[in-house]
Amino acid sequence: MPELPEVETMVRGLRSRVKRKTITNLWTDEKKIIHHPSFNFFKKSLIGQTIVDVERRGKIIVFKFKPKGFLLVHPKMTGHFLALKEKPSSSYLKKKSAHLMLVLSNDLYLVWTDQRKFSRIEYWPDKTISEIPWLKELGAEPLELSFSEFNRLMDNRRTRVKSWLLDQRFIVGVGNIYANEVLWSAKINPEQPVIELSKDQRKKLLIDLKKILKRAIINRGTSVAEYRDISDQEGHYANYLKVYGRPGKPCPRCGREIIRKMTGSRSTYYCPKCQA
DNA sequence: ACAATATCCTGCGAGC
DNA sequence: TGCTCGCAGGATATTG
Repeated sequence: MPELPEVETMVRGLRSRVKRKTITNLWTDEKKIIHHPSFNFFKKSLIGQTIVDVERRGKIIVFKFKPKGFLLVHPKMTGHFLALKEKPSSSYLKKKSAHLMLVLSNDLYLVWTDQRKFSRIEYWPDKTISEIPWLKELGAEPLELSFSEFNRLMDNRRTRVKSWLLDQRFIVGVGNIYANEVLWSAKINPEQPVIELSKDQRKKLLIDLKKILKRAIINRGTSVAEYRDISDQEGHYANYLKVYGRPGKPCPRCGREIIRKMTGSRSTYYCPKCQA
């Protein structure tokens, strides 16, 4: 599941290869992942556009075009780009669950693969970045967040702290892996209501969140399922996971057995002793 | 305001 | 071995 560190890794890989390149052709076999505009208009209007940069907003990859326009790509569970120097065969595309391919002017084939087809792609040719509806819904970037702003976003929230961390309207980029890891690191129970967290707990939560996200970026993300970077390589942060995906194993801090429990439809992993 | 549930889709593991 | 079946999971919509 790509979260902030995985998407950041993808964006950094993409940037140097696609900057100042023009989309010369485009292929898809799955029109439904294109949420805006209609597929015919998407294809017609995107061909000929020149990319000036690639950025990340939360878990969304944002391609910026010259002189205007934005292509947004959200990987959801299993989406990722592969950058290929040669035209891939149709059997390769099928094997990789490719659903979109952008052909660039430097003969780079940018293939979007998505096993589960949950990913979402939008192209906004005329809007400024602040006018794009999807981006307007997003909360703060955790790596650029001050404690006072973080604290303000928690004001009067009665929801469980894990749900709050996952809710992209407050802070962006945190998914199930890093939510579990940061709560373990900060010794906070995932079901504790946000409103009940002390100032010290909140401070530690933000500090540990930044620390873990940065460390994960340095390690090029976590490959627990099928996440790969644009060169099809795994990230290494899975080696550092303390609780995520480790039910029944001892807590690295106190030795108590790690518990797995469902909150909503999501697995929550925590240490019942450290995170009482 | 918050919780729970269905939805999308596919691969995988459990059970037989 | 090989089949069916249930289910995870990010975000969203809907209902409670």
